[in-house]
Amino acid sequence: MADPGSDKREAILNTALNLFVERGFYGTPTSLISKEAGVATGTLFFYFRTKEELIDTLYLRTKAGAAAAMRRGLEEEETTQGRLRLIWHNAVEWGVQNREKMQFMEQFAHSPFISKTARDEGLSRFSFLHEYVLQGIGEGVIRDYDPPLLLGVLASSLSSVIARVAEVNDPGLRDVIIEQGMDFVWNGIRLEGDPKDTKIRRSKEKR
Amino acid sequence: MADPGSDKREAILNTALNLFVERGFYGTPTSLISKEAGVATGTLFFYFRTKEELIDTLYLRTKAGAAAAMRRGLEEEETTQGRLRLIWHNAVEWGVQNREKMQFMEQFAHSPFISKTARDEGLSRFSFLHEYVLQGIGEGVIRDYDPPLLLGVLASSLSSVIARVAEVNDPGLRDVIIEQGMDFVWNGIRLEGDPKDTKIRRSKEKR
DNA sequence: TCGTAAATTGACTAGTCAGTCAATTGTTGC
DNA sequence: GCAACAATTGACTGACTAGTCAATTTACGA
Repeated sequence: MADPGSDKREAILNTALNLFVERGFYGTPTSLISKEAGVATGTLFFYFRTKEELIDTLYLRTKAGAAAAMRRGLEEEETTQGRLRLIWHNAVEWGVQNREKMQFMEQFAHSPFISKTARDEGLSRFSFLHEYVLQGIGEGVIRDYDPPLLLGVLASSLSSVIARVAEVNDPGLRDVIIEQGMDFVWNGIRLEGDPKDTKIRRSKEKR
Repeated sequence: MADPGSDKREAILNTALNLFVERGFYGTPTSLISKEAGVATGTLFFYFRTKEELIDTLYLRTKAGAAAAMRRGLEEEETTQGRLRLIWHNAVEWGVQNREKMQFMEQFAHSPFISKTARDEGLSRFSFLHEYVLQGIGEGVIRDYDPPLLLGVLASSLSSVIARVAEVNDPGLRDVIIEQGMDFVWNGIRLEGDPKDTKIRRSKEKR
């Protein structure tokens, strides 16, 4: 049984991630993946029946990793508001730390004719977010917008913020941008309360 | 001289747009494009030296069209705020009406190894937006965020809103979602003023 | 130490695709 | 009605690629 084990399988997945981000799915021949991973062509097809299965596997594990990262420390938060803010914070952190994986997911999400099954399964990992958004609406913490719209703008703002952060070198400016991104979405979705609310809460956050 | 003229050239571009959105750049062979467009293989390469040149051309003209649509009626708006709101409104309208072109641009933007030149030239069409954002910040109408961040979240929110609108059939709900999208970004970027500001202004808009 | 099965190899195949080019047709000015 | 050039055709090629498979190596339990 060598599903999770095997150095070679791991090497193939990691190499594939790098190459896909650099050159795209179609610009990356399986021969190149195996070569760079230091294995023979046949080995790749021993672990993954097709190239598509390799891509899907990579997508699913990456999404799962991202979802797990977003939930970090969630139990400790008491309020819905606190949880939403923590999720956002975790997401930005993860995205900044895993730029490649982020790019890969984006590329995948915007490619037509890439396994709808994998797409759906990947999305399902984020259903917990859906719950919190509904809860937030129910509690009157965030505006009563169409929930899929809310989830969509949150996700797209996230990747936008991460992309901008990646362009910036100065670490101080990076932090500023992360703050501004949080501000933007929070002001965009929160129902009311005085405008300073954001700033006060933020400075109380640990880390 | 057949640069803008020629039915065949036009047919190739239109067919290519459809096929690219349906099947992706690499999933669409030039042979299929010419076949569907009702021309011979050679004709495609008579008008476009390479497949990449075809893609770039399509991208540039699509971006140009989008930019033009966003500027519609801009001269008539007096205030920066009014202009920003009109641009957003135009953008949503165009995106909803041109879902395919929207998808195409998105696909293009997220593909690696697609001509950086075209990408940059496409972006330059939207420099006017940059101006208005700077002006808005200068006038204290919108928050003093990092301008590239602002442009990024605006663009990504836009495509998010349009994607969601496209999923919805009920025209009433569509309008609601468009309103909510506008609300979201406006609350996200506007500096202050009472929260009702948005609603009041919106109902005064014509159309 | 041996036998069996899993893991690994890489030369090979069958198919695909971007781009070519010599030949044909259409167009325009004279 | 013809010369010159532009537009159009489609069979063809050279390069490349996903996936195969028979042969070889490795791992390991008895």
